[in-house]
Amino acid sequence: MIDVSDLRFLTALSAAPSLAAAARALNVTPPAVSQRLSLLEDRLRLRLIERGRGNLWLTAEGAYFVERAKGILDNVESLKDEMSARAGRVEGPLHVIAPFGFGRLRVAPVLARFGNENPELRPTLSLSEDPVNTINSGLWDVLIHVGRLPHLRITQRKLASNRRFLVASVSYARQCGLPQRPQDVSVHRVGVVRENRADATLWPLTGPGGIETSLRVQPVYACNDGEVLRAWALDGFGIVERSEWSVSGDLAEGKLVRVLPDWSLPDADIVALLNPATVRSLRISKFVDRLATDIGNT
Amino acid sequence: MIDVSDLRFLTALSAAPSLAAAARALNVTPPAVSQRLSLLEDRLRLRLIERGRGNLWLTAEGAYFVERAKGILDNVESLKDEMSARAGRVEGPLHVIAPFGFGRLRVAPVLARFGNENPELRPTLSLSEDPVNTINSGLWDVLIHVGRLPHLRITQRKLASNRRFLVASVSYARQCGLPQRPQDVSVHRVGVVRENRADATLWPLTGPGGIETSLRVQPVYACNDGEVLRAWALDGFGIVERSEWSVSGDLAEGKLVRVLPDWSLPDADIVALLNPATVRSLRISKFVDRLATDIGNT
DNA sequence: GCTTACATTAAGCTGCGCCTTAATGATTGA
DNA sequence: TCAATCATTAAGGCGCAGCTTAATGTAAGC
Repeated sequence: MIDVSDLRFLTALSAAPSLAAAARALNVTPPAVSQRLSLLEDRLRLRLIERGRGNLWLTAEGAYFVERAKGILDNVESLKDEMSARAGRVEGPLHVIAPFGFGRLRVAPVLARFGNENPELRPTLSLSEDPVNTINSGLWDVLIHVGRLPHLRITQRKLASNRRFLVASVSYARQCGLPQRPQDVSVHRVGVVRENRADATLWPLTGPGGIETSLRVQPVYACNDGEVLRAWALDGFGIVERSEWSVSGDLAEGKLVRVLPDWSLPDADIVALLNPATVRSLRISKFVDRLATDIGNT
Repeated sequence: MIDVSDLRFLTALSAAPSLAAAARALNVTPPAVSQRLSLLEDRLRLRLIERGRGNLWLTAEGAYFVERAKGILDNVESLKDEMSARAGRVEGPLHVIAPFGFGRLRVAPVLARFGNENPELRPTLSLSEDPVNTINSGLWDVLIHVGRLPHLRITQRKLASNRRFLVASVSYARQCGLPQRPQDVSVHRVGVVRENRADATLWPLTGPGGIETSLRVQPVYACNDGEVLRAWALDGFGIVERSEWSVSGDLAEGKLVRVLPDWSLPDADIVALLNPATVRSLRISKFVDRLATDIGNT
């Protein structure tokens, strides 16, 4: 009597602000939605959605139905995934969320290669300012995070370790000199990545022999994109704090030099979070394996 | 992609000894089954059922699929039930299992009334020699049991208390006299219900002041149907052990009299077991309520 | 008062899911 | 060797779920 498509249908409706909007989302005409909803309500002999002036809202029964439907749909989806995993196939949608910079520069190439090797894969990469905040959206399989994490009840896997450096360009070093002690930084021009909450102007430094100190910097320039900051540093702007993954090439090529090389900032390791609802598919485990090898060796 | 009907289909197949048999069970022609199975296997790109000479068997993937399918189907069914329960409706299939005698004489009338009052109900009553043994078949909603139960992880509800009596007909009592002490029983003609395992020839008796004794009887007549035994007793055959529910009318009407009225056998209370998989529907809780009131007052 | 967006009813069309029949081949047991 | 049962392929048909278009009614914003 009840069908998977019914579950999908009402779940889609519950996410839409109006029947017309749902119709657009489902790529059908409004009467189709209206009729189908009526039919479903007739079959259940129960009102699921209260449609009033303007927007619509679920009845208590409708809300309960949607809640249960989501569970069942998860089950059905994961069954499908598990069957294809048992067949050893890498296929289906793979939705990856990653931070802007790291995602664009490091994740995207891996995902592209992985997708090419597995023609039946349908990869999606969502770059986000704050990936961790989108965890609860549910619409993702793998989420890449750089840095510390609050304690989450989610499977995570470390892809690579990642130190954070203070760097400056060679030209800047030549022109202005470099600080030898943390407190000397205050006379330099400093740039920071100003992101969401993390206090970017407080640098907890660990020095030789384990000495710890916190350095409050007064940044001259700031940007929420670390790559912009890196570019500024390369242009000789001043001292910036960047991740190892971002500047290791520049350091190796001698374009940038480390500032206070004996002092270290807390690590910001690169981890992959796995969505518990979809984790059983082969495409996901293989992709994470791939990330670990490819990113680990860059 | 995967549909509820697919789940049902393969579940049905897994229970059939051959595709042809499945076709008969599903009321379609063999090609329909063969095709549909092929299509499903194509869609999953996975072999689900190995068909060889004679019978067929599930592949590992097929077995897993069926296992998961059962879970999902349970979910879908119970969702349907819960929705109808929320609408306050009593409808749908109601499968009751009960012992032969009690089921025919006590449960059947209640179920008939309940069904008449709720026209949309589709009641089924399965009378079984040994209801408890059918618990794992899964195909039941309410299971009636009389007597002690091994410890089960199943919701149960006591419907009525039920003592067990030793009885004989008035004519027999007049003709042969009645024993005054347990050990006097041995000189009488005795009948027992010989069922599955319970040792029917050992009567644990509790007498005045809590004296306990076990009486080993040597039955002359035996039958696995308690009602036959009751009829024999009414015919003046001898002394038999019966449940209160069965003979209380005869006792009240003076057709039977209690033997050793000061001694009691362990109670055999009447309980309803509720199938955990289907327990959430309104039809079941209402029916059990009805059983409790109707059977409690007879 | 006009326009715009939304919901709903009615009526009709259509694709296709699922079935059927027909024919073939394989296997088994009498 | 024949009869019976089963599985499968091919070809064709049918029902109906689910869509469309068309028309009507309603509420809201300008």
